[in-house]
Amino acid sequence: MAKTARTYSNRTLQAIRVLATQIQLARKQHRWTEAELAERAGASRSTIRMIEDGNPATGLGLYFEVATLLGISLYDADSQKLTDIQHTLDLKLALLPSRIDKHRGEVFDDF
Amino acid sequence: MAKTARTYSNRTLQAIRVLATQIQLARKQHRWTEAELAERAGASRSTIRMIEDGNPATGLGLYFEVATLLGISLYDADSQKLTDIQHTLDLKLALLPSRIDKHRGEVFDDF
DNA sequence: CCTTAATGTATTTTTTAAAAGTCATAATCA
DNA sequence: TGATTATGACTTTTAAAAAATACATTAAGG
Repeated sequence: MAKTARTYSNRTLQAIRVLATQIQLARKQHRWTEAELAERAGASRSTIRMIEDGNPATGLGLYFEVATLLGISLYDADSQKLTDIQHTLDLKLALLPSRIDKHRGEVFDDF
Repeated sequence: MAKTARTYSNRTLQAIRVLATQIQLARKQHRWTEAELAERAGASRSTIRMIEDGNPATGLGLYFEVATLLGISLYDADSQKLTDIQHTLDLKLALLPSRIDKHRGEVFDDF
């Protein structure tokens, strides 16, 4: 009996499918073949196919790289905005203790 | 001599880093340890570590699954909105030819 | 039509992700 | 300060991604 493969929540699968479809749509709008996109991305056509099929196990970097090549803006943000977002996240992170200690009091989910 | 590893654009690396940081921040806000998040995600701590380090080769599904567990909304959209987006994308896709033919005329990048 | 090539599907091989585990370090709290 | 344990860093193993390849199908254009 084969070990059951990893499962993903519907929410995750849905989000992946959106990204995959965005990519396929953008590729066709650019009038690039799968092989052409593969070459530009430095990947194989097999991989492009996995991506457009929405394979969850395919690397995040490959998805993002392909999306970027096609001009799809991740986070609906340009590079400058992303820098700002990163900065804000880093600041918030710096305000939190470097470790989580389970001993300490209750969870304070104020967000 | 080791074959040079895959490279990623700065734009891609930047976007990955943002997601990775969002995840680490959210984990700490939830007061979950790496091990705890790993267990909830059905993954190993090694993998959680790769994710929070922003490893580009780690699977998209793992990133999204962990993000979802932590309440991070992908695409700044709830499930209903994602369904709408998917529908719109499918419609646009249906309007395009099922194949790209390089013979045909110029690219018409009207987007 | 007829030809061409883009895509769907599948298989095999190679590379590498992910798991599993160990150990040192040091942050946190009693 | 002392005990606890979360985290950082590494190694080894194993499961699977990604590449490479082949072939059938069929959309698209001449």
